[in-house]
Amino acid sequence: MIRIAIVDDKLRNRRIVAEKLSVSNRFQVIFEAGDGNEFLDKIRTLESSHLPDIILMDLEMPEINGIAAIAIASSLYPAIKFVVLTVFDDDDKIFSAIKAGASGYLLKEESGGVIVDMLLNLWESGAGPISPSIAYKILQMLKTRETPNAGGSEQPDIFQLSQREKEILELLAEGFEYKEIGDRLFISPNTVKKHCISIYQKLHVNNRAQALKIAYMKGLI
Amino acid sequence: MIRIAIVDDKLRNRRIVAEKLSVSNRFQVIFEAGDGNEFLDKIRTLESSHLPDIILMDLEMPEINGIAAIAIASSLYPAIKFVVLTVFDDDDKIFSAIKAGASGYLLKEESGGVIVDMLLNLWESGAGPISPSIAYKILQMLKTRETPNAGGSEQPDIFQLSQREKEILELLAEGFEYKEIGDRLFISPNTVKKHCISIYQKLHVNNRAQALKIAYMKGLI
DNA sequence: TAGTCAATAATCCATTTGGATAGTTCTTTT
DNA sequence: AAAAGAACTATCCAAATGGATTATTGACTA
Repeated sequence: MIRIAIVDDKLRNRRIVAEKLSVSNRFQVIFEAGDGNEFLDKIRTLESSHLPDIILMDLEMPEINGIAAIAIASSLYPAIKFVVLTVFDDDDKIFSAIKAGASGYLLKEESGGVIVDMLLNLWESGAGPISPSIAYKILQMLKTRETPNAGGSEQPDIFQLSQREKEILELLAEGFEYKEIGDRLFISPNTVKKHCISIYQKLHVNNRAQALKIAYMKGLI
Repeated sequence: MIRIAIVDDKLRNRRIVAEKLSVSNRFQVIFEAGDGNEFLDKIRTLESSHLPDIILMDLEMPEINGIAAIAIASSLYPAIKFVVLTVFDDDDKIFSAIKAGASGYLLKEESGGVIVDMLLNLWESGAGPISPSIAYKILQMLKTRETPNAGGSEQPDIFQLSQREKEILELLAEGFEYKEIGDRLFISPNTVKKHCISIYQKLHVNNRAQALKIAYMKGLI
């Protein structure tokens, strides 16, 4: 089963979306939310093993709009796929949503069959679903942009961090605390703490934020 | 009738494409070519009233490849729509083709029905046809490009952080603690803490590391 | 003029963190 | 076999953090 969450301020819209999904029995709507705040609150209370796989997100909502919600949640939950499902197709929103971390952008006018097919495809092959007219707009945007700059070469490992330490540094960057990291790695939080202190020593810093700064700046994560 | 030209170095491929188009009776293949040179020669001999409406262009061809042919012909005949029809989906080719002036990019694996639908749609609404997997790659490309805020236009502040909060977020990212930040800004560490908590609420996180993660990922700092 | 909001400040309290120190176990290297 | 290094665990303690709450000021707005 593919776990879905639906975020839309209109109950009626959520019903319609759920109805369209019911064309297939592969989907299970595990929760719904009426705006970005409610969504972020609800997802924060979920254990990581109960997180949804795909979020269907409307953009026009009170309080926090869908783009901000995607920006926040896609950082916190990188494994979740965010798919915009809206009636709007203005360039700004498309671009903002993609930059915010959306994997796909579907128009509500799409039929249930198309939506189901595209979501299944997203789940199985990782290809983000995009409505044709949206694809065309994206193409137009790309056409007007300049060619990309070739990336520079990185040389990690100058800090002599052990494998375990790198692992823990990544989890620190995720925002986990000692206990949570210990749970994930099946070790004591005391051990996690020991590793952290070793990391700080090797990076020549004395707190987490400084270590994360170096980690981000030097591309360790 | 929509006038079509097919450019592909394999006769067999041209036959297959023509076959797929015959699903609809709206299309008329007015000429074919086996490489870019031949195509450019043939189209040059046509009177402007007999020009094709849409060119279906393979990319891998001898002499002059499809991208070069599109680049030249799209300049000479701006009214003609150029659609890439190929088996390749590498990022470089997609990007080059779009820059060269292609209106669409279809994979040969698409069914005749899909191709016909998309070409009709191109003709009627101007929306360029793009295979879903290509659309996804384009989206990925767009995602990794820099935001087009060359000089004046700042992107909207989706997190609604106040000026002071942004200032403090930057200092947090430097690795400073409440007291140090307070000293720098000439305010009480209590106030700094209050700002931090407000920041966490707006970002929907509950500790510093998570806030920094979003800040780094979303380019707030 | 009343209301809202940003910024300031403080207090209480529980939790988390950083630092130091002291071990054990296991593997790899010498 | 001894040495070195990693990963692991633990305890003590002081400092820093986060959360909730309350309150004052000044600026902008309805």
